[in-house]
Amino acid sequence: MSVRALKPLKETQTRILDAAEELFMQHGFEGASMRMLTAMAGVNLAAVNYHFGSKDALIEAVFRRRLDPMNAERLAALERLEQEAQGKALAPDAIIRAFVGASLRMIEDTRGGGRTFSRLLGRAYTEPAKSIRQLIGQMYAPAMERFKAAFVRALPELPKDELVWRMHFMFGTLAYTLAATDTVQLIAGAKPEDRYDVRVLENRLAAFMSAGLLAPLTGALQVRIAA
Amino acid sequence: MSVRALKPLKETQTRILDAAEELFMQHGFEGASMRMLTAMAGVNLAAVNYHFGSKDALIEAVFRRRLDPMNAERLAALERLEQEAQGKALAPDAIIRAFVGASLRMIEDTRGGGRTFSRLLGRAYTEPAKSIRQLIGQMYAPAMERFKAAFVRALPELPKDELVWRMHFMFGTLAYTLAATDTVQLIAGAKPEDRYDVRVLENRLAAFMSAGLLAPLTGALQVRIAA
DNA sequence: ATATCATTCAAACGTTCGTTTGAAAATGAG
DNA sequence: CTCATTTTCAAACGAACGTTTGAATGATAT
Repeated sequence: MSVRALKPLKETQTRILDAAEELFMQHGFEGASMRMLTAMAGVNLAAVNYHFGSKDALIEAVFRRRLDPMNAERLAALERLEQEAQGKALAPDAIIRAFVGASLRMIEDTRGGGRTFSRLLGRAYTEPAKSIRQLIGQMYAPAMERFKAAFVRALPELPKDELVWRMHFMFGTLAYTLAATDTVQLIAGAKPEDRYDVRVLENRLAAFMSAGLLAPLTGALQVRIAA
Repeated sequence: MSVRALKPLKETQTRILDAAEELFMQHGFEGASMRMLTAMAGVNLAAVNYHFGSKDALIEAVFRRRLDPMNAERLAALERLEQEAQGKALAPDAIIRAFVGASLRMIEDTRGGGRTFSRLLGRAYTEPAKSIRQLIGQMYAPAMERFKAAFVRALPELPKDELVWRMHFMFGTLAYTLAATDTVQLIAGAKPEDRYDVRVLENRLAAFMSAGLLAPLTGALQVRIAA
């Protein structure tokens, strides 16, 4: 037992996943080579193909390791809310927090690599490679449907297609916030110290998203065909 | 003259830029090779290095061709608004529309490749390669500062750091909307026919962003250090 | 100790990458 | 027409890519 604790036995796969996470985030999936990756992990070049089969399979494993638990946590939070509400409608703000909370808690994990992964995840939504977008889409699909249903119940007066768009916008806001590493400085003026206080960030995000989700339906939104 | 019109003289560079735009969008900057690119453009493999110098220089040229005019259009729209207002404060909604309008008008240009470029642009914000993010940042910086100043004047009661964050969120919403090709279907239910009606899209976007920008400042947002 | 299985390793595989080269073709000016 | 300049072209460059191979090493159980 103690012998095992000293010598990393099946840790090789973990070391590879950690290095992959880091390098995929820094250089992208194509930009990070197997040689960089295995060097950082301190394993042989052939180890990735031995343990995962291929580079593509490794990419999938990197996402699956974090994304599956994250979406499970999301769904659990939503179900907890619904049980507490005893059949009554949920507040949109609470649903939003259930969704973004899981992402933000991952940002907080700077030691375990969660922060690295969340940045990688934010980028993956706009990945050029269709296979990766499909992969992400599949992993998100179940949670997405449940949250959509929750929003429909919370906002019965909001047209369905409008809701879909607003969810899309909310998702974009979150994805971009996750991906942003130094991009906030595009606008300049953000104090770096509060970027990692996730409690404040969750409040900011929830305030913005809630307001956007509940935005008044102006007449202009109905005008599909006009002069 | 007519001889020139028939035979593409300096059109070679344009053909390369068009092909690059398309392939960078489809496969990413690393994923699109010079051989793919020159084949699509119908030019010799060496043409890119002859006309642009290198692949990196080509990437810069692809962005500069569209982004510089787009940001100029943005600034012109903002200045027109300010002159019309005669010193009075602008409506936040109007500022937002001045900003997103330029992007959305580009989406409409399906023939000239503007739509392709806007998708590419949406992705570039989250590019792993630091050089590309820097490039985009530089090109946006002047417009960003002007719009920030306009928002400050329109919303003097909103704390500056809160404004920066909300601009960040708005930018994310827009970027993600531009990048989204098939991602809307992640949520499923969006009618494909109104995805390209930019007038409706601008209304949707402006409604969401305005509401988010003007979201009430709850007390929770001030709590930086709490139990 | 020996046989069995899982893992690691150095080396090489063939392919594709961005770039360079020097000659051929096209263009414009005197 | 002639000459100088610009542009195109086929071919090759060295480097880096993901993957495969077969032998060496490690651990486990009989």
